[in-house]
Amino acid sequence: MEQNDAVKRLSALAQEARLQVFRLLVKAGPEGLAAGDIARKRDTPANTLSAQLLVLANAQLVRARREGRSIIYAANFDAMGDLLVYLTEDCCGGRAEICSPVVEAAAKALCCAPPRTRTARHETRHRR
Amino acid sequence: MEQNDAVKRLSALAQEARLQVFRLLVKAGPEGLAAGDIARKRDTPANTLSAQLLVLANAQLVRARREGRSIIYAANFDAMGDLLVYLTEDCCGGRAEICSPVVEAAAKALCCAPPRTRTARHETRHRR
DNA sequence: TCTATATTTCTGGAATCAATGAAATATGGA
DNA sequence: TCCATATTTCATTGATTCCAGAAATATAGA
Repeated sequence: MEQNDAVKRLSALAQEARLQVFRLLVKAGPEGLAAGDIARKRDTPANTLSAQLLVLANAQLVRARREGRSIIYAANFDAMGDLLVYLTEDCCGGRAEICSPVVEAAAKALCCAPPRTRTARHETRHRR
Repeated sequence: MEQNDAVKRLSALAQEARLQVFRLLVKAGPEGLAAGDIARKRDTPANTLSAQLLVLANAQLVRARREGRSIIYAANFDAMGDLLVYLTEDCCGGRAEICSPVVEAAAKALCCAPPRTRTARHETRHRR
């Protein structure tokens, strides 16, 4: 991921209204929400919301699809994941032990993950 | 973590120069770097850099300490972790399976323990 | 004390951004 | 076709942000 994209995504999220809209869409899941529903739910004029969604869409944090007269917006979880990777990758450059707060925080965030991935439970053999 | 803090941290990172400074400090680790060293390394006027560091410090993404004539700045990994949690927590609200891209991305970011053991075994889908 | 070094604060101007009224575009149905 | 609904685009306004010159502050050493 390029720095320009990261800045664009961070900028898109770095504003109260847009961050709320994005979180709303994250909660809504892949089915998304119609622009009009978001506008009503947030009590925001349609054109104001449209501009906010445009910023999020340009940053690829949300995707739009038309359904009849409505345009449905949905969070783009892939893009979100890319951003997280970008923000954390340097942290691990060479000295993972330094970043333990970040690692722990992320692990906490991931505690909801159902599946596989052996969670490095203890680090008795991580000489490298 | 409050939304205001999240917006403040996202805003602090949502600018090319500051993001670069922050990443520099992340790489530098807990010992940090003197403001002057950063200014030289980045070829930025001292006052401009000072303003950039102030924004990062107000967002609690970096911390300052004096050492002789120099002021040493270091990344605050705890604050970084809090931000990651904030950005991901809603994603998992109730339906973790939906967020698998985010979860996978974060897991990938966390696999920093072994440097270059092939970890990528998930299909890349192009959409950009 | 005086001087050099390190960094910050003050200031102003250019650039960018956010919100909204008004107008335009797109869709579906009678 | 005409109309209502849904959303975007245009244009304007006010607010915020970014940068850097100049001046101020803090520290160390002679």
